Amino acid sequence: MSDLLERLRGRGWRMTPQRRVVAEVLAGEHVHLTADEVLARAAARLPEIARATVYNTLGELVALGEVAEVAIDGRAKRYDPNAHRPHQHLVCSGCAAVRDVRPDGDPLADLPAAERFGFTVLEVEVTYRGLCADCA
Amino acid sequence: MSDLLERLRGRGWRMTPQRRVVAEVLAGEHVHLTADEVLARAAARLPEIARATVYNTLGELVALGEVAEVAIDGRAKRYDPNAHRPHQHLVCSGCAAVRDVRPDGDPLADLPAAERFGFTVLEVEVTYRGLCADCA
DNA sequence: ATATTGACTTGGACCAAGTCCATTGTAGGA
DNA sequence: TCCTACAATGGACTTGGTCCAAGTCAATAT
Repeated sequence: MSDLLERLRGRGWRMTPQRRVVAEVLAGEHVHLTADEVLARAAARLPEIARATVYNTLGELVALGEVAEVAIDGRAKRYDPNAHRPHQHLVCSGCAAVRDVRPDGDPLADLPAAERFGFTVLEVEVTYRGLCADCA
Repeated sequence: MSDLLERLRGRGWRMTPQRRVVAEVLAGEHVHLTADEVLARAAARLPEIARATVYNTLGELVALGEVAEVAIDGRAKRYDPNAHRPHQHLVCSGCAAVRDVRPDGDPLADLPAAERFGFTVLEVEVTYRGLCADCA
């Protein structure tokens, strides 16, 4: 779980208690916390951490490519530490649970030239929606 | 363009000047306005229209299935009158232009059973990102 | 070990998007 | 034309997020 910490240190990222707890909170698979959830969990370990620090740190982790920002609903953005592997998301419309998934094939290839309107298409973001086993 | 109005009338939707201008503003292809943009354009025709009315009306159009709500970025939701035909979106990272596109195949079919985690998958939302001809 | 300093953190004000609600207005049927 | 249920209003409120001036501290150089 602390390979994220390792990588950050290796990249010369200045380590502070605040940054460390934010990175620790984000460790793991299928983690998709909102900024406020990150703040709440970080504050449980380090009560004086400021909200702005959480936003700053998340923003840097995103800029470094270590964490992905995902806009699953129109509400708060979520932060996904599983950024090193390309993947998509499966979301439960009932309870908002999120799973990382890897569809077959390359979704980018499914967009024919005639539908590209002269764009240079660089990436694709797929969100599957449905009901999880508990909500069905 | 006013087939939207027709359909709404046909479904017994109570027509008012406010609802009519909102529906008119949304008419057309490749239209993806934010609520505030809808408000601004509606207000150009009907200056006393209230913000809450625009939100209410958009919410009803979405509930009726006549307009789709799309969360293209983490910012304001956009409203897409092209809801009768399933389609996906192609977004320019430079200027935020949005085009409706129809990829080959069914993206839903690309998610193997092993990656469904017991979910009943009902729909899929795909956002292609890149640079348009002008921004490239 | 200590001084230095530029980067990091803080907290509070501010902003944008959206919701809520009590009041007022009106579309459309009798 | 009158009623009344439904719609619109506007202003307060909430949520999610950004900004900034001031204070603090991690890392480096001495």
